[in-house]
Amino acid sequence: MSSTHATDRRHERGIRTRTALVDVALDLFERQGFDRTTVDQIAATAGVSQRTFFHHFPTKEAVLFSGYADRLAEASSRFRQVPPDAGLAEAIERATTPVAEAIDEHPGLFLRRNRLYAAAPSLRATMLRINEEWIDELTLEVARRLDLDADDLRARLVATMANGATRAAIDCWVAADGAVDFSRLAVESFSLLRPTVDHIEGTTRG
Amino acid sequence: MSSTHATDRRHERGIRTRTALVDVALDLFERQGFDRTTVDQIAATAGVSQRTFFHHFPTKEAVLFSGYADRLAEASSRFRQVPPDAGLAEAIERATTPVAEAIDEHPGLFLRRNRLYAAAPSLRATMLRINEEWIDELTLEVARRLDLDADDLRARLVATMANGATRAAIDCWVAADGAVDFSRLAVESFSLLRPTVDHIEGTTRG
DNA sequence: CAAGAACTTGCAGTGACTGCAACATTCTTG
DNA sequence: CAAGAATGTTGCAGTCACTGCAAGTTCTTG
Repeated sequence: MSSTHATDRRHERGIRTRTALVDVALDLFERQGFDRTTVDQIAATAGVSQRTFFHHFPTKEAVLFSGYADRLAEASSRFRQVPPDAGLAEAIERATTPVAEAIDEHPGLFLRRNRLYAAAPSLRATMLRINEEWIDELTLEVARRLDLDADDLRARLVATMANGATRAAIDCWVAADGAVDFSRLAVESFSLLRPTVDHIEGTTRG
Repeated sequence: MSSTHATDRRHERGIRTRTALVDVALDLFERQGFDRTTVDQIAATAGVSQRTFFHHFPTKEAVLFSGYADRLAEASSRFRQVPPDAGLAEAIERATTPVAEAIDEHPGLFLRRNRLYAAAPSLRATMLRINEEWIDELTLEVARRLDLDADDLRARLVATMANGATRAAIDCWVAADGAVDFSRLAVESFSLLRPTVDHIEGTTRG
């Protein structure tokens, strides 16, 4: 075979380093706080050099967002796959299932990360920025689905609200220390959104 | 008199330095980009030392957000002042008038700043973080008004959507290079929000 | 075994940001 | 008016995030 074997030890080593950095960083951030933890310390604890850290992650924050953008990208992809005869509200709700699934699979990890996002301003800012990039993406998808211009206020509003509903649910879930069922919160959040989503859909097809 | 005269030259000097830094920074960021402009350069161009820059602004980004948080704080304050017999949707719309007024008064400045927010990821992240702090504030106000717990999903959802509607309008306004009437966009945005806001209000009083 | 791919590393440098101590100007008080 | 407090400004030394570059190590492939 030409490219990467499933058992390429070089590649495997990279993966191991990467996950070690993620684990160590999460642990150190929790114990000392994000600001009081240096990249040097993370790298040293993981047994690699500081330069290697920056080979795997562009910034100190990024180590806490591994897989984050991928999950959002999958949400956009699912939105596109919902059949056109389904309602807009349903398409939105189905699109965000990857997020709910990720939380249900690793609630502990999710809770730990989100506590850190809430604690460190720069982490919260990064989290919001990544979400906004996704809003931009989803705006295009919504516009396509409703046959609107890409800069139509309604398309952007729907995308903004879809993201806002998810984040509101997450915030409440984190505030409750993960003690409540996230899926239930998400369902409630989207059902509250529904009147406006349906209304917007009505202004485009009616 | 004891404290500051209206004509305190020391204070006045500080103000002048501060506004000079804001003006110079905006200009340099536009011409060279945010990343390719150093704090040293901003300070030197404004005729002060780098240390003085950091005396006035905690970060390089902050120089582009002078007055931003104040306007949001005023929005929270206005929300609180709307009489209780007014509907929730109306209270939200009235609360955000300071933002609309700020845009109407200095549309050029607002446009320039927002173009920069869109161009530099770290600026966009900071902008979003400041907005989120306001969402937290407004969540408390909404909860108080609807007689809900501070961590009730509905309160947070309303606050998130109020902010989202405003930002969606701003984004569209910036995308149109400020050529459209912002107030009209804002009104449309809030009117689209109304079904959900009314619905949420109904679940608490009905 | 030779060639090359992929992870790792050291080093030198830039730039944001901070704590500290000091200086200059201006306002206040005796 | 003079002593002193207040406030804006500054220089300096230092930490830390982050980058470009060139070289080293380990593993895979022809």
